[in-house]
Parts: sequence; C-alpha cells; structure tokens
Amino acid sequence: MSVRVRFAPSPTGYLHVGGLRTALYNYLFARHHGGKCILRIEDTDRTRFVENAQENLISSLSWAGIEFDESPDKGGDFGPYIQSERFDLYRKYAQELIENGNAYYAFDTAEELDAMRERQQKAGVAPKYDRSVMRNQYTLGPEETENLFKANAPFVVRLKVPLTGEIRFSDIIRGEVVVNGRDVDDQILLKSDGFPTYHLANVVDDHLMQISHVIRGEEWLPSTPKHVLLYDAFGWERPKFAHLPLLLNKDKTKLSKRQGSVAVEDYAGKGYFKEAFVNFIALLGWNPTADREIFSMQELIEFFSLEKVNKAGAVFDTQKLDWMNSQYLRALDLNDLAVRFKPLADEAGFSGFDNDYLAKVIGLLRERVNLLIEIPVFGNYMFEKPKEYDEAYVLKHWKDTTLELVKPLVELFKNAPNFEHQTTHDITMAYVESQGLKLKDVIHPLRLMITGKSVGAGMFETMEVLGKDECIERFNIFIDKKEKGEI
RNA sequence: GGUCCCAUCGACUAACGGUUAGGUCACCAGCCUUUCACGCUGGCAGUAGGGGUUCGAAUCCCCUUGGGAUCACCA
Repeated sequence: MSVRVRFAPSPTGYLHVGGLRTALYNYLFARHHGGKCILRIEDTDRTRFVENAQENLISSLSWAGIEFDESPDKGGDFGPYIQSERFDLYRKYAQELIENGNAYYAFDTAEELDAMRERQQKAGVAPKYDRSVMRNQYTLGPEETENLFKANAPFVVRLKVPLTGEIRFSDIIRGEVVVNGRDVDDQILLKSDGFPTYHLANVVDDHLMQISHVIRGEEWLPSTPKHVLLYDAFGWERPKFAHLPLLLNKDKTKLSKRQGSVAVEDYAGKGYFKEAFVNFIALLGWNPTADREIFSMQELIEFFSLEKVNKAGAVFDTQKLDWMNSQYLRALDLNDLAVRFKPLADEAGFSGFDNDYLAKVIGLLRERVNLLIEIPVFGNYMFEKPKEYDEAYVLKHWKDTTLELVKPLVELFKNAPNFEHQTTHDITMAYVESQGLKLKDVIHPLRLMITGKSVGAGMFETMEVLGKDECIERFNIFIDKKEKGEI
C-alpha cells in the first residue's frame, strides 16, 4: 500500500505550534516512505471562518519548509482540497448511510436537546442522544417523518451507533483501544444547514483521497470510534491511525494562547530560525537517538518513524529552543546570515550597511547571542557611535591616569600600517609592556571608548571590523568629552 | 461526573527483562580569559506509590494516586 497522509487544518486563524508539529510528522512520515503528503482545508463550519486564515496557514507551513504534493494551491488528482467545495459529496454519502441503515433522520430542536441533557444530568447519567425517546425517524414512524419532510422541517442525520458490543481499533502509537458502543454518542453527520460535520467530511475525504495513515493530535482519540464506525458502515477499509501526544503548557494542560505564544508566525517574528524551530518541534514527542540534538530536515526525514513517537505529552518549553537557535546561529553560513539579518537591521534603524559588513558583525557577535534579532541591541555600537558610556564601567576602569596613558596609544594606532586585530594587538602589547603594565589595564578603557559598554566581542577583533577611521574618531570623541569633563 | 489516554531528573528524552538509570537544555562550581560569551572539566537532579510475575522489573500484569484529553448541529 502506498503511503498517503494529510494535514487537515481549519482556517480559523494562524497556524498553532501543535498544528505545525502534526503537519511536520505527517510530512516526515510521507517523505520517509516515499509517499504523498496532502493539505486539505476543513472549512465545514461557516461560523468560524476567518478571512485570510488559509493563506496564513499556508505561509507558515511553507516558512517551516513543509511542502505538500497535493493542496488547494497545487491541485492534484483527488481534489478539490477545500471541503466547502465538496459539499455535494457529503450529502450523497449521508444518504447512502440512511439507506443501508447506519444513519437516521432526527428533528429535535436545540431546546429539546438541551432539555434532554438536563434530564440526563439530573438523573446522573452521561449526556447522550437517546434515540428511543427523541424526535427521530424511529420514534416518529415513516408516515410522520414523511410529513415533516413535506413541511420542510429542519432535520439532521445522525450516526446509528450500536447500543451493545465493543468498538475497537488499533493505533500505531497507543496500541489497541476499546470502547463500548453504549458510551458512544449518535454523532450528527449532516447538520440542519445541510453541511457535514467534521466527522463525516473527514472520513469521506480520507477515503476518497486514499489516505493510508491518519496522523493527528491526541484530542481526536475520543472521536475515533465514531470514525471507525463510519468506515465500517460504508464498507471501506480503515486507514491506520496514529494519535500524537499533545504539546503542553508549563502546567501540563493542552498548549494554549493564554500561557504564551502559540502561533508559528510569532516565533518566526521573534527571530527564530525556521531550521531551529523545526528541529525543536520535531524533538517534542519523538527522538531518533539518545546522543544527538541537531538534525536537518533531511536527517529528520531519514530517521523518522511513528513507532518511536512517545505516548506522553511534551511541555513546550522554549529554553531549549533558544539554545538550539544559538547552535544554528553558529553553524549557518555568514553570508546567508547577513541576508537574513538585513531586514532585522533595517527594522532596528541600522540601514545602509552592506552584506559584507553585516557578515563580519555577525561573525563577531554570533557566539554571544541566541537570536540574530538580538544583535542590533547587544551590538548596537557596531552600527552607531556610542550615545552614552556605561557609568559603572567608567568608574571601575577609568582612573585619573588613564587619559594620559591612552593618548599615546591612540597616536600609535593612527600610525598603524593596518588595522588587523593581530597588528593592533601587537602594538598595544608592546606599548603596555613599555609602560610596565598589563594588557587589561588598557583594554577596558579601549572598550569603553569604542563601544561604551562593558560587554562585547574581542576588543581587537571589534576594532578591526569597525575600521581604523571609525575607531580613531571614537577615541577622539571620548577623549574630547573626557577633557571637557562631560563624562 | 462518564469514557478514553498517559506517568523516567525542573524541561526534552535514552533504556525495547540484566546499565553505577545515559544524553541535551536550564542551574551550580572550577578552568580558560580581554569584559561578556564560547569552549573544557566537574556537580546537582529522576523511574509517582503499593502489590504481583521473574533468578533478575524503569521495562510485563493488577490496584492506587496523579495528570491530561474528550463528552456541541466546533474542528
């Protein structure tokens, strides 16, 4: 059997990180097995439709590097891939179930259903559609049912769940799951507006699109018995199921908006590399080996297997994501990083620097930050002259004698044959030794004059990237201010 | 509450009956040093509890406890 899987989001907003992981696992599984990965939009609920949500979803998915073989954009042999364009189908299949006795018409109003649930709650039983007393084709009889149709009474189609016996199915991740038929509700398949519910549309489409493996979040586990019943009722072969463990908040509840960002686009916006984010997400609930953390998409594909997916939920804790991002920051090509950094620099107000310079700055600072986006803040002095000088740092390292100590050194720098870090280092070293001092006696004052800050990359490397003219200018500005007593 | 799922360091996880229970992040200490980092070395820290099965259990079974998901004409 050829592998065909699908990611089937609802267009209700942005792509959730849990959704991204589900999509990713589907993608990895498909690619690993040389199968097809399909994107299907499940928009059967008109009330939850959000403008541009579909575009948003697709752009987040593509940012992450997840490509689909068949999708609304791309088309394919099993389209359309948007459920709202497939409505006729669902009605037809609902009809088929009515005819073979696996589904039935019901005419209850919302009020009647509420009343039923209230009664059941009072009686202390689980709320469940009671087809022996409610208004449906069984209690009403053929004649009355016919009359209601003639009167255009609103109706729904419900799944006829066997009252006795067990429903069982096997899940690749969880093994055998068994539920009693009496515990399964007569799910509405076709709503009174004629639209299908998720359950019907999902099963029909998965069958028609020849989906071999249904890989989805654990929240779907409780409704899987209904889906299994539907496959059986149609006489269709069931796909293999794999219910993924949930992504969790710190308090172990299902990952939600309340406790932090859950939109994939937010993480892209925060400056995380897609490579790091995908790497991180992939390792939440699955691990190919014990002694490795960094994997490229190709490697994830190569190693992926559903059998190694965990059963327990995983807390989405971004601490490790930060570290992972820093690993990519150090490993990625500097020119490539410069291209990615350019817009971030522009946004920070540091425009007009060429990629060559940006690459050098990144090379200088990449080991000191986790995210590229931190560079304009951490290393602002690489793009602008210091606006202020760290007071505590001045106090600690600028003595009364420092000014006279530094001035001759600046002269030596002016006459330096070049400004490579080795050269300035050697000049400084020789000077310092001639004064009977140590390197650090002068390094801190230099850092202060050049950057205004107490932290940064290696001093001579920093000076090399900034260049001779810029450095001399900064020395002079500082010395001038110092002499005027402004600092 | 009913049903279902789950349970290894604070977090992510390894172990598929035999290991001093391993790795990574975070945290702590030391080394390195030109500040901050990186790096290196070391440390802290875990099988929820109780019963079985077995020569031997984190691993298999049962119970308890705890957590979660789900119970709509949402998906």
